Amino acid sequence: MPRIIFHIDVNNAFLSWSAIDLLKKGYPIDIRTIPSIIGGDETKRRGIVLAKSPVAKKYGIVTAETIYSARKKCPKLQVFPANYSWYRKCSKDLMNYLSQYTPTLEQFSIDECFLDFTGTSFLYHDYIAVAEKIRKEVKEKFGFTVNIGIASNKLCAKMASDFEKPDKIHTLFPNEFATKLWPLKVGDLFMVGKKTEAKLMSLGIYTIGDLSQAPLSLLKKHFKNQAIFLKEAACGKDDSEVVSTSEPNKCISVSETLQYDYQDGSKLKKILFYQAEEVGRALRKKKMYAKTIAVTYKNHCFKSYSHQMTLVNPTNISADIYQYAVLLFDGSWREDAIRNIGIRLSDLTTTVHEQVSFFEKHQEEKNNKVQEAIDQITSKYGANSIMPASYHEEKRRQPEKLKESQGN
DNA sequence: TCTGGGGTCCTAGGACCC
DNA sequence: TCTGGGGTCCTAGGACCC
Repeated sequence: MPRIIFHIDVNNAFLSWSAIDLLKKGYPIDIRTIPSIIGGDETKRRGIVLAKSPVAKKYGIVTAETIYSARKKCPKLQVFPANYSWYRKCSKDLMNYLSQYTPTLEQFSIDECFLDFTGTSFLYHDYIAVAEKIRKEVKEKFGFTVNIGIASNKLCAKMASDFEKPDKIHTLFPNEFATKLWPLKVGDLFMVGKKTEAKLMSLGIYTIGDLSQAPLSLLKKHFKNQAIFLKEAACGKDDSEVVSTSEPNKCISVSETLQYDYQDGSKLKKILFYQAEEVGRALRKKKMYAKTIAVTYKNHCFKSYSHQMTLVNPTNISADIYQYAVLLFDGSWREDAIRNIGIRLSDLTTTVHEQVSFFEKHQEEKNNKVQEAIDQITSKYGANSIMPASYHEEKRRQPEKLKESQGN
């Protein structure tokens, strides 16, 4: 049975959402109509472009480039801060609205989702008309625009929503591949990033059409298992389902770019302390336990490295996570100046079998350990250094962090 | 005042076992 | 006067996504 999948993508999500928020608060200009971007905080060394207005795009400004470089391209550029809690609200409202149309909605990121209309033909005879209705209603109801891609699988729907923007509906069915898909640059294909694009081009593969025609044996030689995905994607093939139930996390992580490069182990451990608290809390909220814990670094040269360990007993206790993090840190820090440090928990499980009872039995002991860790820190760095209260104070001064993936 | 943060998935290579 | 090979688990690093 042929499937009908929509991919809905908010145009310039962060910028559009901020524009609406600013207008609501009486800001005199719609920032969507001027050269503007949503940018990270440059004073905190997070100065990259998170979203750009269509006018800024005309100056050649791209997502994720430095604000410094964006300003060079357009000196009049106006930079606005991100407002993540507002973005989360906008996202939630949109998803709630869209779920009226079909229960099969898969949120793909903060500003994107897939809808599966397969089997609803008795309700919706003309999918284009449905898409048109959604496009208009979103604009009227919420004040921002979306692109809608319609196809018989997720991959093609996603590719289609990326065609001409903003406020557009596109289809990408097999009879349209030759005109709409195959002429595109191979780098435009989903999951083909810079590295893969460069490798493909070195093989004389420049367009998605070239890739669809390339011999699988050649691709396998250079891309191993990725070859089959590449070839099928270029041929517009994708059998993956739209899944409305969100899968449990496979990993939870936290990381922070520091105000300046730290080369002081005690300062780095202090960061790890509150990161362990944060990531432990997130884990407990999901009622999960982590079997693998890693400390990740990015140093002053932008070189990334990490060190991880597998635990015999999975844990979600912050004090335990901190102690393992310190063990890992002591065994891996290269005494280089660190720009960014973080903790990553993976191999997450909900069931801990006998370990659950172990923790229940030893809850008191665990609590003592938390206290011990705090004591250890405070004895080392001073009484006021890291008490929970001062930790919360510190957190309040930090910008709110976004939990979901970000849109562009 | 140049380069975020949170994810998923894959691969190569080492240790270890039989 | 020699060091195979399959399987599993683990670690480190990297590509890609929004």
